[in-house]
Amino acid sequence: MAKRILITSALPYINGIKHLGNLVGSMLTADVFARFNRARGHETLFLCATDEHGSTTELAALEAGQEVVTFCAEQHAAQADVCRRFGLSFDHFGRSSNPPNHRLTQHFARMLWKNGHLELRSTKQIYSNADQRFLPDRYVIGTCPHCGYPAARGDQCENCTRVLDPADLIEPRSAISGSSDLEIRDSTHLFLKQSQFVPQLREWIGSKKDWPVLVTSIANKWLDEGLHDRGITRDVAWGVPVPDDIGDGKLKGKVFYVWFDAPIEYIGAAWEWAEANGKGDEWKRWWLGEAARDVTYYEFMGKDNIPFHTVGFPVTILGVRPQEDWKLVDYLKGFNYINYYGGKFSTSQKRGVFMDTALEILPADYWRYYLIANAPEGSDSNFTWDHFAGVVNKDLADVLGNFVNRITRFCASRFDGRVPGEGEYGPEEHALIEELQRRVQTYAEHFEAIEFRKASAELRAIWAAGNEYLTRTAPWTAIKTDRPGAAAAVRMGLNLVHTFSHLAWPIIPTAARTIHETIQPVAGGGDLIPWPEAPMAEELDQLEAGQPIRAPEVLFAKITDEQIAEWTARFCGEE
RNA sequence: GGCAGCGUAGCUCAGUGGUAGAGCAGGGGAAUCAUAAUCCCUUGGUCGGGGGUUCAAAUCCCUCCGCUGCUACCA
Repeated sequence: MAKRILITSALPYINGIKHLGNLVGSMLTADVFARFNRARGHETLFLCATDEHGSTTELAALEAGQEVVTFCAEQHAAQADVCRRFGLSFDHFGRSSNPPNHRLTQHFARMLWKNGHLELRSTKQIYSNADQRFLPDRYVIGTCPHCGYPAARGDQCENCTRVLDPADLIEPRSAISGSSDLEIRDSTHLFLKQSQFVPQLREWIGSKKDWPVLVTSIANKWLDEGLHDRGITRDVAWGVPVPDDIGDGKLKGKVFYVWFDAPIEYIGAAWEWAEANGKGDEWKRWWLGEAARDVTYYEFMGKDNIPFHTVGFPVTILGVRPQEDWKLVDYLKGFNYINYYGGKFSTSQKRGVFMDTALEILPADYWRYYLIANAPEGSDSNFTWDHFAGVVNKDLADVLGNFVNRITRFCASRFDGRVPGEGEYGPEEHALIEELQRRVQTYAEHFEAIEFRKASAELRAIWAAGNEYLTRTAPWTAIKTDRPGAAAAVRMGLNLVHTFSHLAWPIIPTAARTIHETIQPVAGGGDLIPWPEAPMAEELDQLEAGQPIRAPEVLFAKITDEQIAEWTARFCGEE
């Protein structure tokens, strides 16, 4: 029965191309899950967008010597391009700075204001006269009052790790201009009264028995420590403006905090999708009220994002009830981090591998397979070039690629490159069919449970079962004495190739298509290779006798020791 | 400092009360269709240390050690 599946990936921040850790923790895993659901025939809406607002963007644009609007437009285009080349199949890749998010963010704020969940509070903010702007805490630097470290940031001292208040710093100065002409000014802000929602949130989180421990433990930690009310406006220029009818007109010139508007862009992206595709109000069907009741909503993100999705965004949604009933997340998949040789991937230090440079080196499917098979689900995982090359060479080149190659070439040389029709399936074939029936079921169950490592391991086992079968039946030997027997084995082998393509498509879509085309063209345009839903006895006996096949070029070239050495040197980082 | 997660074979990781597992790497063998690719067998671990509960603990409890992350105005 077709289901309706809404999937959002955590929004990549606009500031630069993302690294492999960002990719696997949100966009890629969400993509594989989206493809799996589409392949099974479920109505799927997969959304992502760039998260563009905030002081970090303003300062990055400043550094790049660009207007913020230009900077964001260029960065968005660059990210959209690299995502497309990675095969990320967003139904829409939006922008948090686009009009739908402005409208929605202001709408949610008005509703929260009307429902009494927002209040005005006066706060002390650091203002830099030289920069003519308020400074976020981390952009005030000075000497740490605890350890004397001279370059401590206003939020936390990197040296002694203590949490600081910028007012505590000795000789504070602006991180932007270096100016020490700073003053403390009063500034009025809107606060979201999150503390009122603790019982509701606790009950909601408590009901999610199937969420990863990582997710519920982080959520419960925040609830146990007592939720602080959170300021949802900022004294910056680049963001969604606070409308005049909120806060008694005392918030002129202020914008909403990026973490308030960014999750709302999940809804905004659906609106953008509808506008871009002439679908009118259809986006509401996915998000709002009774029409969205049968939608199951999945979120994917790295662990740093979990508090905002288990507390912040849910409060926004709960706070506009009962008037409006927007979708709360049904399943939240959180990921740990990938480390690079024991250290963190770092955008600022250019340490590690980034999406654009990854594609300069190897096709997307190499990365997709490796990252999915080693997704940091249980704990942080560690990327090394040796490990990467080992997995790619063994699993993709040797087990899968070589399987396709050996059977198609044998068919080409001994059966005229056509699916042989002679011979009948016997005990070996029936045993294989039974095994695959079981394994494919398990593989699907791992996907449904959103367990990527386990799914990948099962897929690999399915490929290996093909190799084991060929070894047992040995058509290259059988052909000398039992041509029909050899023919049946080859026919089975080709059916396996075809089925492998369908099974692998969610993870390695491009290679899956190439593999499929060794047997026959992909039906219906080729944007989707559906799940093999029929019993394996049918799936593995569906190729027409006499149908021509074509042995492929090398599907997956092996990574050489020289390449490993070169890449290790090239990507060692700047330390 | 507080909190959380993790610690299982050389490596990457499954395994939450009932005789320690997988893949890779290592060793032996088979096969020769294939990208020297495959298949079979196999070496290898007092499950971070210690203590406790239990007929039985990798699994539950306590404690210590180590690693990682979070700690709310960077996102």
